[in-house]
Amino acid sequence: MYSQPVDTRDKLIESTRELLWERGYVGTSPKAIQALSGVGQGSMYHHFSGKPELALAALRRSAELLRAEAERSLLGPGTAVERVTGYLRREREVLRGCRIGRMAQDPEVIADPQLRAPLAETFDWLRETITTVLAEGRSRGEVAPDLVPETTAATVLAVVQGGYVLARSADSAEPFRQAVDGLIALISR
Amino acid sequence: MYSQPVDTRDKLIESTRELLWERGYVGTSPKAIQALSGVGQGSMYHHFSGKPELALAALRRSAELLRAEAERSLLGPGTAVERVTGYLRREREVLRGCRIGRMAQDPEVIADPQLRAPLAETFDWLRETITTVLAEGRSRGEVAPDLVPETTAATVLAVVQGGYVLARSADSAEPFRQAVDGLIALISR
DNA sequence: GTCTATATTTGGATAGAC
DNA sequence: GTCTATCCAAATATAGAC
Repeated sequence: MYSQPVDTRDKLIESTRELLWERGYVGTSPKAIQALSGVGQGSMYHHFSGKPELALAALRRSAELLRAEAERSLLGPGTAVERVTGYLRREREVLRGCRIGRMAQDPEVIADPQLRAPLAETFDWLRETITTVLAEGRSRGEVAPDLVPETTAATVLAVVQGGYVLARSADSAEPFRQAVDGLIALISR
Repeated sequence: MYSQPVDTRDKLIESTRELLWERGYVGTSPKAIQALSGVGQGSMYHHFSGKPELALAALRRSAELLRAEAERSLLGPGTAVERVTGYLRREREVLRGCRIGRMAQDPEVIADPQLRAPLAETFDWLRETITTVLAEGRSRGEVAPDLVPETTAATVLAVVQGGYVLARSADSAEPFRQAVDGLIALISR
């Protein structure tokens, strides 16, 4: 989930990604993006029309990287439960939260269909992917037959997103781990 | 979860509560609070030293009300699973999210121990309360014996908080309901 | 307690030179 | 493509009168 900026556009997008993650849309100013990226005012407005366009490019890239990262655990080797467990337990910067889920709190993002789209698409894709993993696992007998793949997939996603909220509130990664452990115990029986 | 403002301080706190819910800490300006409450500049700064103090009063009140609301389902009648299910399915303004959990995304709230305290305390109390409900239910045979009360309680909280994130991202309450349904199925067997 | 005036900084750009 | 100058509104107060 990291890429070294090579050109000016890239530097702007990477800096915007970091600031959106840390401070959200309303908390991210063009000036801060310029300062972090080292790109000047004129240059920034040459490459992007303004803050919304920058944010859109940043969110699209974050969504793409998040998806690639999730594929590594979900579409890798192992049984269904192992793959979902791997996804839940993969290394995360728990106290920083999710680059995508974070934006769901920003009213200006949620109100703008263009800006909201990467969020909706990312979670849709994740839910479908996890649903498929669980459904296949069930047909192979790796997963309890009474477990409903689609709703369980939504539960998995919610635990991750909610785990971040609990962790940040507690200023500790512990609640995230507890929530994940509780879920893994529930789906493993 | 509603109270009619009676005096000036109350009007300010209620308006701040609404704005913090809708726009977060960084997105809430003193001017907006004055406009919504109908209280003038001078009056506002007479009652509160500034935005942090207003936010603190608002968060404390929201935490108190949220706790009272949660007690209604968690400490009411019914088996352990019924009470947790009641908590999960109680009426919520899903697309508006949680007044408390919402603030976990605000770096200025998380960085300030005073402002973060209501969040940490609320989730600690909820986790402990749900843990107790599940532990008692287990000892009564209402809950599967292999279900760990503490981690499961964290999972319950995370599903609610994460459900809000998924719902707002999708601009639909459906993912919240799916996540909750998935969890209820998991703890009911 | 409340009002109006004033002040400083930041947000988010546009304009035009190089 | 990039730089510097300029602009106007909003954020977040403080001061002093009533």
